[in-house]
Amino acid sequence: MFTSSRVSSFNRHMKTHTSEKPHMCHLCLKAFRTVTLLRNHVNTHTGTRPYKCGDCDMAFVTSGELVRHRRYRHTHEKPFSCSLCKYASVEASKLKRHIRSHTGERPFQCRLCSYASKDSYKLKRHMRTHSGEGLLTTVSCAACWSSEALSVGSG
DNA sequence: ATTCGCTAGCGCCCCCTGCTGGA
DNA sequence: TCCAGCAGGGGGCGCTAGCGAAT
Repeated sequence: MFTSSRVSSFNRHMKTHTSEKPHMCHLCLKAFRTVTLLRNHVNTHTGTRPYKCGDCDMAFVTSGELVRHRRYRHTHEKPFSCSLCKYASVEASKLKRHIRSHTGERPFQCRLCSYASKDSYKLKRHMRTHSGEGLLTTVSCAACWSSEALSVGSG
């Protein structure tokens, strides 16, 4: 039937469906499922970065971060290719974001106006135009701003 | 049973560029 | 014409989670 390894993996997988997180960070009280996750997290507090790049002076908390860094900076390996154009990326998430430029998909909707973005940070940046944070402008979104709000937004 | 190594994924921030409207 | 504001596209890193393999 199942090998002991398979049973072990299954048992571990089942734990992912629970909220059990017995390993707590003593510095911020955040809890984690495994010791490894906790160790990595504590390293972010202490600044411990065991994975050092051999080609520059950068260092990272996890091996995955180092691999990704090396692809970006040194090997330029780009495993994720767009099937619609020549674009290729180090990360799957970047390809996903790129594909939205083909499909026109805009999942990040502004709750104050009709603007929608393909990228979460673009929406966050857009929101500054509503709050006036660091910006001074005529408000382009006449659909959702009253004249009173305009006077606030424009300083 | 536990740990290691790796991959996947989400999020954040920044830079560069092109467009647009007002001075 | 110049400049500032804004959005689009993309690069790079921080961090967490899941899983196969090794210990």
